[in-house]
Amino acid sequence: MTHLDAPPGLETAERILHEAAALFRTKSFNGASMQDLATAVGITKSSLYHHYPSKQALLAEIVEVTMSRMPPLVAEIAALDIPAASRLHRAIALHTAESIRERDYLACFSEESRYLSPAFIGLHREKKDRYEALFQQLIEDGIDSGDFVAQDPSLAAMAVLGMCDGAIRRYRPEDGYSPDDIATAFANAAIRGLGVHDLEQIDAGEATP
Amino acid sequence: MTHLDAPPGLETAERILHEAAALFRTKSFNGASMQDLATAVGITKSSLYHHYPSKQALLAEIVEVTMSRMPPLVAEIAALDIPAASRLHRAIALHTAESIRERDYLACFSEESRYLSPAFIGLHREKKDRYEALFQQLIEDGIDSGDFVAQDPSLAAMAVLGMCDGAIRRYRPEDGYSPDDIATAFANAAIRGLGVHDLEQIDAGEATP
DNA sequence: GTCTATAGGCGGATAGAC
DNA sequence: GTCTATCCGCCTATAGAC
Repeated sequence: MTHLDAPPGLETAERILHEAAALFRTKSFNGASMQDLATAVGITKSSLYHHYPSKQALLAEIVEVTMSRMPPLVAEIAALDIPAASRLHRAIALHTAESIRERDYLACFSEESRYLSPAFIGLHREKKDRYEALFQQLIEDGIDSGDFVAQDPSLAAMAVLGMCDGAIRRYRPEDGYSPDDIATAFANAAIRGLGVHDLEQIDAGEATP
Repeated sequence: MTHLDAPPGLETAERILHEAAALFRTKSFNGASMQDLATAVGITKSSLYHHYPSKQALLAEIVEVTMSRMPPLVAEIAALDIPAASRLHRAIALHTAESIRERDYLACFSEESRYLSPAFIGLHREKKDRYEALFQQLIEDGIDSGDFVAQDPSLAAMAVLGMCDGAIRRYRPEDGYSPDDIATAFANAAIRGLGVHDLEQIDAGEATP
């Protein structure tokens, strides 16, 4: 990219990554071809390989970027000195809002990462499990503290995380809900679902960090 | 009279359909090849075409079978003369349990149906929307009757149905939960999430029909 | 850093023998 | 109803010119 051009946006490598994430979400990893990607970016198929060595590498990079971004955000919330129910509310709202706003990347993280090559998939599974364990731990904390009713934390986490994944697939901008609208509704539903009667006692902070 | 469960030694066409559903769930429609399917069934790729004219036709048939099966079951529950909260509890438990037990077919219905050819996808979307509207209607009924707290029924349905979809992807038999375990936990969580404090007042019937 | 050209393989699907 | 053999197109990826 030449210095004389006014910054028309992102560098080519990043534009490629963005378009790849979008295509992988909409057509799935196996349904999106390198030709599709080249067309979306506006270069030839061959030129893609100057920036990334393979289609697999693109997916790995998208997943890696997301994996580096989300856990610290949720871990920070989990470490707050407020009740478990409030921490979980914030964590779910953040995760949901981000899932919608950055749905191209989060879709690759949550749905397309299963197509990572065998060399990478084991490590990714571990990281993803650790990320999701943050939510389960908050649920366990809330049960222990009496914020939530006694229940199986593993099934509760499964319900909550599945609900959040659904936001990516079901979100349609034209429906008129903002990411924060959905994030708040989902966090409220989850906290109530865990057994909190009165949402007034929840310190929800800001849905958007 | 289609059998969703694998019958011991039945007709080739049905074994093909069953294996196709399994492959489409595990490798996704675009990731599973006709060669994969032929190998799984134990015949050659060519022989598949004696039973089904195309890969698309296989997906369409799987989706159609499921679409013919589920809505009547949920509609029957929706028509019961019990409170909306009880009807929704039963509907969610049924849908979740069935999603897990027949996850190959339900995964094709909920996740892979997006790869239906343009000729079929419009009609399918309509049917799927009608099916999901059954759940949203139950939520609206419950809000109107005062069973549930006031809230956006569209977002609530989105949360509930996303949670149920998640059961398919997240279920692992080796974790030791039965489909009914998960179905009951999810139905309880959903009903509480909608604002019912006391699950004792729910007439949950049997999770398995 | 982008292009043209092409390799090499696998995809879905078909023809026709038995 | 299953087989062998084959078509053809698209796939990922590479070579090498500019």
